[in-house]
Amino acid sequence: MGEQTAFLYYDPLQTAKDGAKQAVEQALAAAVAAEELPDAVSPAFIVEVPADATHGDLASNAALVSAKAFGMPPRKIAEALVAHFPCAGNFARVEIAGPGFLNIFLSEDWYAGAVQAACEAGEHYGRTKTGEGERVNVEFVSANPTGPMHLGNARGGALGDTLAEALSWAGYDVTREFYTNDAGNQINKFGKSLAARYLQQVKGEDAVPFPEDGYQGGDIKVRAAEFRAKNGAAPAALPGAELEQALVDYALPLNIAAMKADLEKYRIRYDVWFMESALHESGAVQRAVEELKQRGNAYEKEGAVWYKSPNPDEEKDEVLVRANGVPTYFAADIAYHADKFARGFTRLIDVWGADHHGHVARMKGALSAMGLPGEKLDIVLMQFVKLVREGEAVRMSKRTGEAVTLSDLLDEIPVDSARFFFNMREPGSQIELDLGLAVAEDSANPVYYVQYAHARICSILRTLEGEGVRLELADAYKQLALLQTPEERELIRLVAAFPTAVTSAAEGYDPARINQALMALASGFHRFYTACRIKGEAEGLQQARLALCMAAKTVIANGLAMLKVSAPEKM
RNA sequence: GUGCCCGUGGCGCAGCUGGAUAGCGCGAUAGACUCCGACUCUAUAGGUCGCAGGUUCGAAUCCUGUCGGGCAUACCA
Repeated sequence: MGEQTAFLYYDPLQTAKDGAKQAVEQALAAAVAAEELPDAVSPAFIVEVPADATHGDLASNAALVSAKAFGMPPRKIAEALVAHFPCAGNFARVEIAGPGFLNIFLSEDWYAGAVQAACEAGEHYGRTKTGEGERVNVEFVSANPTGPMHLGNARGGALGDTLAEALSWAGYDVTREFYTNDAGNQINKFGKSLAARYLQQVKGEDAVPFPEDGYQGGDIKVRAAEFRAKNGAAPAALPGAELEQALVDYALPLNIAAMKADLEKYRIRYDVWFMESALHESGAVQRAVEELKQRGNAYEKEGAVWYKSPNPDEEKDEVLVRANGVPTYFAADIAYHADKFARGFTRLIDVWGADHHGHVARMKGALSAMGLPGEKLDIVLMQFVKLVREGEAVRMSKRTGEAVTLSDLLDEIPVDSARFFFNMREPGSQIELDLGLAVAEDSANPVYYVQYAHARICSILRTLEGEGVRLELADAYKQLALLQTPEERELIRLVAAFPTAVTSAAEGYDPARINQALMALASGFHRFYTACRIKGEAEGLQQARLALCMAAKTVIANGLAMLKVSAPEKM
């Protein structure tokens, strides 16, 4: 379709805002030229969508902010601006309101264009070229492979995956990455824990002490038992280190495979599974430490190598290599992020739990100390999840009595609900996940509310088609000016705002804005549906309204696709 | 102690770079299907935006202080 390319990447709201800004600037220049306004520098003004639709589609504070610079009352300035405002194309008219706001009303052409754009771009509506040319690496979850994934990983997964999706829609070249901590201290601990459980199973519970800082989880016992079933009691005779290694070699691939399977069920697929061990084996960690030493940002003390930040605000130094010669997580992480830059990414995004916030400035600083662009690393900090059932906090899994895991959660609530709920709030706010609500099949459950709107639209299209009424887009586009009721106008505005919501979610690292846009759109659709009939209306209006339905359906389907939540045609 | 995040009607939350009578959902109350899916919609009640100063034509939004909650402050990751 030739038309489609014209509307691909079209963002109606952003286009109108940019145009309005230019128009105000033109009006300003024209008014100065006509000597109606003084030739003074006016401060930056904004164009925004007013909260109240009676205040126009867009509003500008240009007259208000330049009152002082011009030495004139705001309303006087506004009058001059309105007189010179170029009302053409997307702009129907401008009014002065309140203390001196310019209220801009968009034209019927703009409204029609928004509906047409959604219908024409179809499954691509919402895509923009905002991030063109940038290669972004989004690293998220990166759970320790020493055990099952927990609730925080569940939120991080939904958040990171949707953020990656939003960035991709906004035109960024996105790579999803999982950093597997298959080396270092916690793997040693993993080996010791496995060995202790194995020996306990071979020699008896009391014969072998369990390490104080070992992993207590039942999954460790399970792996140890599997190993015993496979290899018998013979390995118990091995020297400690060898036994631990054998157990790690056995259990780690299984744990990683289990994580992949869980994530797959959660609809997450990574482009890259990066192994920490590769950094140690290739000598990258050591090279990073050497680099920091050479640049004077690392020194030796008491047998350990310490990082010293070039930034005087950071007073505390950090260990890079322990006195026992083993590098810390910090050292490996520096090497890891350096590796990402070396792979050609122009921006790095890490999704971390809020408990890591102390690490943020250090990490960025350390990259800069390596001569790398630390400011190109952005960390999205995510607050904790509180699980609630019938008003009571849930801490433990019913089945295992241990911390609730991702797979426990997915046993209890649908993936659709989990992915939607975890993206309902911005990453920085703590969320409460109500298990009862997440499975509820009514409007209290936002997932259902949005999905229902989609199913309802599909139903209308189906029903009318059954009666011989089909949406003929080419004809419908000619009738779009008939959409004049407040409900129709409001719904079109919501459709038009979708691409901006996507870019804003991407650039603000806040996928919740997609959910909010969807909930608003669903609500707008239901109001439209209550106020406006389609069946039985005159053909022109019927076609126009069907096109609007199609536009709304497109937005819901695309938004849910970004969240990887299903958009049912019937429910 | 220090650092970061948060504090908006009974509950859960929006409020994007400060803007025009502070919004939404749940819950409560009262309504709306002989009519395209009532898994919906409409109306009403409910808030001195933690508190106190300050900046501004204008502050939930910015600054300072203060109170309350969370998190962090390891040769853990």
